[in-house]
Amino acid sequence: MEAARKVFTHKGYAATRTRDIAEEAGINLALLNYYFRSKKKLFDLVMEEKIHTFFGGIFPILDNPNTSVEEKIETLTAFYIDMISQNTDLPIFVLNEIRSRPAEFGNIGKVRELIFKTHFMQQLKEKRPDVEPIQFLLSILGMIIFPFIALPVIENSGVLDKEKYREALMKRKELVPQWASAMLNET
Amino acid sequence: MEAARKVFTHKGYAATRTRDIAEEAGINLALLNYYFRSKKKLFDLVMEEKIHTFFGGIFPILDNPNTSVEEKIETLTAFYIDMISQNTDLPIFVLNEIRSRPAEFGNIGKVRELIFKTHFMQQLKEKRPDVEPIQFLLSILGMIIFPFIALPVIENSGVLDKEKYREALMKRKELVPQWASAMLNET
DNA sequence: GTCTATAGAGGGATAGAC
DNA sequence: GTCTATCCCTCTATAGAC
Repeated sequence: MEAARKVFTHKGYAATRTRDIAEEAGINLALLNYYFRSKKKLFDLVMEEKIHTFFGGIFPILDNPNTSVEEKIETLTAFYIDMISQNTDLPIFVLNEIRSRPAEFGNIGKVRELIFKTHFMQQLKEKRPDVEPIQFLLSILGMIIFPFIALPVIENSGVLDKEKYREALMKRKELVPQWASAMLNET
Repeated sequence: MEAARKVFTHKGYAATRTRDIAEEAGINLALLNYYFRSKKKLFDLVMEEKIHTFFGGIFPILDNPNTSVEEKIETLTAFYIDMISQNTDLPIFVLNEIRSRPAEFGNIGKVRELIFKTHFMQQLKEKRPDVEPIQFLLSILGMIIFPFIALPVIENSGVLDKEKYREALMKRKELVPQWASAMLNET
């Protein structure tokens, strides 16, 4: 499983060969099929896990009735940046595979509730009735997630080395909430 | 070529079969190879084009010495949202393929200059010497581009239909520059 | 459970007729 | 230039020995 996670998330479903996974795991190709029956079945296991990891954390943070908007944003930002730092391929992998087979993976249970029913979205609506809450959500998530999606470009351009970029990303745990506040209070 | 653009950008290199392209083009598989020699060569042509489209527009806008920071952001936002609306697969396609073969495609000529030498980055540094300019750039690009990357998830969750989401994206041509100003003036 | 060997399908590429 | 037919390699999956 660990080998499958690594290879699938890095190369994507179509470009992954089961041989690569077997090799990475230090076992035989036949054995891999003995355990998981097929490439597709193994992938589905990985994908389910990754979707859960990627989307699962948002809901409880944004639906906490005991925190302010600002606290929610701060918690969300720190949580996401820490999580994705563990595996920088996660966002682009998940979002790209969903795009490839939306009918199969696009049905993320909680997204609907996230956007319609969350305490956070209610708070946004009260604070800024003039702007659709989803516009704020998209911007905040964009500020958090996009830098990881752009990471291959930045790294390869030689602008910042991996360590410098890592520092910059950590710094964003402060910056994004500050900016989000400025956006919310903007007139 | 038009068929190749369509199929490659939608399915990605690995998942694309040359047969699909031939069919989409209404021609024979043999003929496709006659024209382009190989799948890889054809893909390289498409990829070069798409990288140019995706990155090519930024530099002139951000390096214009005659516009203010705010004007640059406004122009950039409108330009990008209009461009990507033409082909919503563009960002995730380009960024994912670069991730797949960074050695081959990751060397985007102007990214380095974009980040170090642009007039825009100078202006940011003067206006906000306390924050690294790249942090602003990443946030602005994230606010512009991320909604398109998340589009398959939104669409499939049934939250907004395609038309509603399109409206929301257009509305962002005003919102993003407003928010960016708020971020720049935040204390 | 774990291996070697191989079946079987899919897909990129070419031969060769027209 | 354009087609049909086909080659041949790669990759998934399984048979079968141990």
